[in-house]
Amino acid sequence: MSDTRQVMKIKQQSKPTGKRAIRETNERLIMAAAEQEFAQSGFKGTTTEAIARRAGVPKANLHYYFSTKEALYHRIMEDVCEHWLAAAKPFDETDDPKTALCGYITAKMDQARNRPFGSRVWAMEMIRGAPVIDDYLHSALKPWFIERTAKLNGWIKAGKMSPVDPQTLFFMIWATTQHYADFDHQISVLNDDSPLSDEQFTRAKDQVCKIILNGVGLKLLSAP
Amino acid sequence: MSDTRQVMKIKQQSKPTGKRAIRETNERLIMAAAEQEFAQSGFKGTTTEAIARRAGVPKANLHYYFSTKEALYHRIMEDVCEHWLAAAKPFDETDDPKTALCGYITAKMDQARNRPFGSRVWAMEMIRGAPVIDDYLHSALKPWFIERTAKLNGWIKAGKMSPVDPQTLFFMIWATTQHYADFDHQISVLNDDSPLSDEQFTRAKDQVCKIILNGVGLKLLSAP
DNA sequence: GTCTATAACCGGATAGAC
DNA sequence: GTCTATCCGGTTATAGAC
Repeated sequence: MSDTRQVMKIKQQSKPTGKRAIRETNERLIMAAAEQEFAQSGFKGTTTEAIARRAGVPKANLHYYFSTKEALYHRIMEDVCEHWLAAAKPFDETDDPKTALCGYITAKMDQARNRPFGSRVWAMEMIRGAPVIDDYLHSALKPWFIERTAKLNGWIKAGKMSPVDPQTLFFMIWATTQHYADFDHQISVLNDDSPLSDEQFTRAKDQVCKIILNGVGLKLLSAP
Repeated sequence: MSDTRQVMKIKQQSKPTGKRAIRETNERLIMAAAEQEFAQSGFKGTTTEAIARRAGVPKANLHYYFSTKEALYHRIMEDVCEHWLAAAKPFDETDDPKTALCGYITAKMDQARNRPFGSRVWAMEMIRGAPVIDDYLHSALKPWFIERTAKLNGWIKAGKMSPVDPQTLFFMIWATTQHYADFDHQISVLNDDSPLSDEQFTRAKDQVCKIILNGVGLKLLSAP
């Protein structure tokens, strides 16, 4: 099952020798298992026993590496957040709005495809009102957001794109890209009960880029 | 607190007389409270005691009206779903894609604003893989979706709008509109720690309509 | 229909042997 | 660092008086 692939991948890596290495390996093992469980059942709904079972360790070992369930959850949220912001690179490496936006959308879509559990945990944390990573929102996301929206405003003033609200644009991009991770099941049902194929997903990426770029006045020339 | 407004509203309505009326009133009372609790804590994370407390009834009474927690949750999901599809009306009452799309987006945005808890419960149910309302997805949402995407394809063939993928377009609209309910806290943080004002929300609606309509080749003439 | 008390169960965390 | 057995607090659901 795809559920256990991540755990198996970590387990198959070279046996650690020092205690330091053992700790690191087991922590990653447990975190990968926990990310899936939290994504599936939420914070409260996830049992440490289920996480331990998926990770293939006794429950007591989980508590040896992570003092509490919340501490484990917190570590995962941090990790997801870092990953989240790292996807912004394509947006920063050019001064052409078309390249920037399309690259950012593509990166976010790929992330939703490749790490859907992280996206879902994030979504549920936001829905709850971010009780655990609220600090991070202020210290990391907010400055990032101010910078990026400022960049968009600069492009708008320079006449490089239509005068749209950068905040709204970002919300649309976030919502749409993450939708492919968070609402994967709904999408599958509406796709004749089968997950999007790689071809379908590639097409979806193109379509999202096209609609967004056209939406902000940047004509895209690729085929329909 | 806004948390209790819905409950108070129901309580203040005329005192029911017959047993039938008592049941209906109390069920609505409990369901309103439960919708908030489920949205805040997820299915497993919500305790029947918390629901009862918010509804202002003893826990045993909750179990008198709803045999199990899952039965109550199921009823709420059904109710949310009905509400959900009802928002589609504006989309069906015209043959002009511009009017239809803008009306639908506006209705969905208003729904996100006015019933955010329902949107969040729905989101978490989808994230979990829809264990409870999967049947409904097949019996109600899927046919609806096929009809509506067919209508869009008709407009495209008639040259009324750009040849975009209707599926992707719907996902973008759903994701974006529901984002304003589900990620309300994140949006607040990025809005100087205050929820969007009515003016800001109205502007957001305009912007979303503008970007989507331009995105599918329907020029919008309203002011930026 | 309403409500107090409680049965039956489950989950997070730990003790303590290996 | 690993693991079994266990404690304790909390949760669903019901019994049974009013």
